Amino acid sequence: MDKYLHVSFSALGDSTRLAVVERLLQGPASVSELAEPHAMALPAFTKHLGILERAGLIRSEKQGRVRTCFVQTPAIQAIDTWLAQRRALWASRYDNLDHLMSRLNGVKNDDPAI
Amino acid sequence: MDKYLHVSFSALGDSTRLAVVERLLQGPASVSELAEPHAMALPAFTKHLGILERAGLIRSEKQGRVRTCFVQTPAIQAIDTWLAQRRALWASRYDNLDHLMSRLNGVKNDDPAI
DNA sequence: AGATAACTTAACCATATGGATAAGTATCTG
DNA sequence: CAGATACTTATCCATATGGTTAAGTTATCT
Repeated sequence: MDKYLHVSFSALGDSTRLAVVERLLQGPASVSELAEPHAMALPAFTKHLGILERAGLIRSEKQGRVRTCFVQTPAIQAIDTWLAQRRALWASRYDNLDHLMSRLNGVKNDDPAI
Repeated sequence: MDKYLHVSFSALGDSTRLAVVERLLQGPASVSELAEPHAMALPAFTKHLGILERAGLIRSEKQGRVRTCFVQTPAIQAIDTWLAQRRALWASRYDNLDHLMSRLNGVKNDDPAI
């Protein structure tokens, strides 16, 4: 599970798909409801849904002619867990501050930014 | 910042790059140190570093002939914040459980939505 | 039954991605 | 100064990605 996290990240690495997941966090929706805000033809859009579904981020069920999609929270929770397990590390890594401080100290200050 | 989150996700959507970030969470490292565990030629590897750097997930500095890389925690924190802001939503979305229960109950229960 | 709605499938296309080699550029080390 | 180190830059290549249009396939509505 934790081993294929990059698949989840990859699925979220597209603005359309990220928006779909955000929308589904509000509740289930049909394919056309989900597609409506996105300026692209349906076949392109359903490909995105396929990628999200194969990544385990969403699930869908067809009833009659309408397919309803649901967010799959375990996959999102897996990302959250990954971050939580590393939070102690990135919370203590202030390499950036080191860098910033050396600049503020006037050392080879080529970028006055900030 | 929050608007380009998919760029961060995309950068982490590759096993090599995800591993690099995990490695850098332990502390800074040179390009060749980072490349060593990955079975690919250097040019391919440095492309990955470029993607991580453009996504703002890492930073690097060259001193002499060795380039040292650092994880950029703000980008990771942005992902964490995004999840935190939506945690209430995905923590309460038990569409999956609904689904499971309707099957166990043998009921054609399509959406009892809370 | 015929029309419409809600997808699906198929075929195609341009560009991006992830890799490889080969050769080049600084920067140490002896 | 002559290597050796540590990348860089430049090409190149196969496949994946994100999009298109056209033509199905099933439901549902009138």
